[in-house]
Amino acid sequence: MIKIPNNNEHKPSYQEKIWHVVSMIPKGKVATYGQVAELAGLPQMARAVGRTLSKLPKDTELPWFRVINAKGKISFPVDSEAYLRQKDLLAEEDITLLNGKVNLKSHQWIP
DNA sequence: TCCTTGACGGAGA
DNA sequence: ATCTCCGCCAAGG
Repeated sequence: MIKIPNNNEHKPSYQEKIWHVVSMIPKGKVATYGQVAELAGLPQMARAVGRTLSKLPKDTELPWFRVINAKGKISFPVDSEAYLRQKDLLAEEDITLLNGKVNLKSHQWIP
């Protein structure tokens, strides 16, 4: 039988792995891009996580806002709408910013 | 195919 | 704590 030069997926599977990991981050906790990449089995690909999240539909159910950078900061310009949106969504889970940073010590998700 | 761009991270200075 | 520089690598021009 003729083999279709591709799988039925039109998108790279790594995105699905990332979606899965992000969906597991519990409410009230956060994970870093690098952490998500590692848990997804994609070490050294933190940027792929950011790329994937940037393509999510506006009405996604994925808790993308629980993903922040390794410094505990939100990876958007502080004067952007996106920054405020993420900050508010986190605040709803009692994750507040101190000096622009989340206290990873107490809020980082440890699987 | 080559070059640039990132919702990144870590090591130095 | 802040700033640079460099490694990583998929996507899009």
